[in-house]
Amino acid sequence: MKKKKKNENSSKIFEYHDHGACFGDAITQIEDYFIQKKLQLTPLRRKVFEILIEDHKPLGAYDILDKLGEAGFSSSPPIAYRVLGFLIEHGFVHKVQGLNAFIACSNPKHSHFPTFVICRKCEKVAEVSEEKSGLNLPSPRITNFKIEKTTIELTGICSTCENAEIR
Amino acid sequence: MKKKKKNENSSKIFEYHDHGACFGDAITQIEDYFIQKKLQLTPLRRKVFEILIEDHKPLGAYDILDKLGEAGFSSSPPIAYRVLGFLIEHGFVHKVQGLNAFIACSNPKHSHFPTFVICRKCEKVAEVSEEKSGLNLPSPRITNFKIEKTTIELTGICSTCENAEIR
DNA sequence: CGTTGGTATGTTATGTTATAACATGTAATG
DNA sequence: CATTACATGTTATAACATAACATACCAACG
Repeated sequence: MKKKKKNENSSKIFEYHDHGACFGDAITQIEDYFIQKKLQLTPLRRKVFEILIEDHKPLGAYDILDKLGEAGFSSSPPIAYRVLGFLIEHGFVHKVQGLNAFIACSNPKHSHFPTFVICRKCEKVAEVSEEKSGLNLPSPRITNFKIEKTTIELTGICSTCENAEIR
Repeated sequence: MKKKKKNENSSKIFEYHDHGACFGDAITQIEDYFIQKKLQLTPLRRKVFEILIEDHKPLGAYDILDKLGEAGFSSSPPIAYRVLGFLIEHGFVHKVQGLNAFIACSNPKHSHFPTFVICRKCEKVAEVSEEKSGLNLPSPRITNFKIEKTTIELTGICSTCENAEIR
């Protein structure tokens, strides 16, 4: 008997997902990418990425530093910022500006113009593709301007939190 | 002979505009709004708004504090952050997240979902309406989520700076 | 093999941005 | 004039980020 997996085709944004698989995939992806690009996936870089992908939620640089410290790495600020900068450059991490925090990319193969949906109450963050968000990016060049990077963050309240609000 | 004003109908983003008029309009608009909403446009609030509208470019909180100091106001951080927060709430100021800076709203009557276009080289910032940016906001509610606020910032290089780059 | 150059990490110090907590002032209301 | 609401003032500190310089490692080259 074939039973459909819960939420499998849901269009909900904050839905459950198989994080075990996600984690493994992500590690494999970053490994492949680093080999292909002849970059060094050093223990430090790997650890930072693992910290982010494990939690799969935005972490502040100093949270990451604490975890690095616990794991026996150096934990002075430049360590985290450098590695994060590197991982961001290569599309494996994004910065969530509204939270001064960093999050592992849900899918590095996706668009480099991610949209983040942030619940101000539970602070859950979802990275959604452009199509899913209903938001259409302009062509990469708007009049007299070449877009290189976008920050698109939608803050509000998710239905779970909204229903819980006493009004 | 009627001569068309320079750039009047240009679709360029970083174009010249009549800032004298803009300034006057902005002050009038904020005055009207405050009267209508029975809010106090105190000397401090007015000054902060004037500082921002005069420069008409993003200023850091501490830049604003300096200018407040020069003008004889208190210049401890909470002063600026409080007033900025208040002006933001009422739509007269926006925060440009990518620059940790604040900018007067180009037109408070416009959408509350502004898009900022930021040149990484000359650091000019333009606030554009949704239509103009070519960016279409999703309906205010995407699946299971109520959007209350958006941060949309497009960073790149304006044509002037691009042409000036030696490649 | 020893030097050189590139890359990564370590360390110290400091710069920048933002807020908490509490005190004071002021003006309208009952 | 006591109460309340709102605005501002002040001190201290928290949170976020980078500059500048030191060390380590390794691979390529003469």
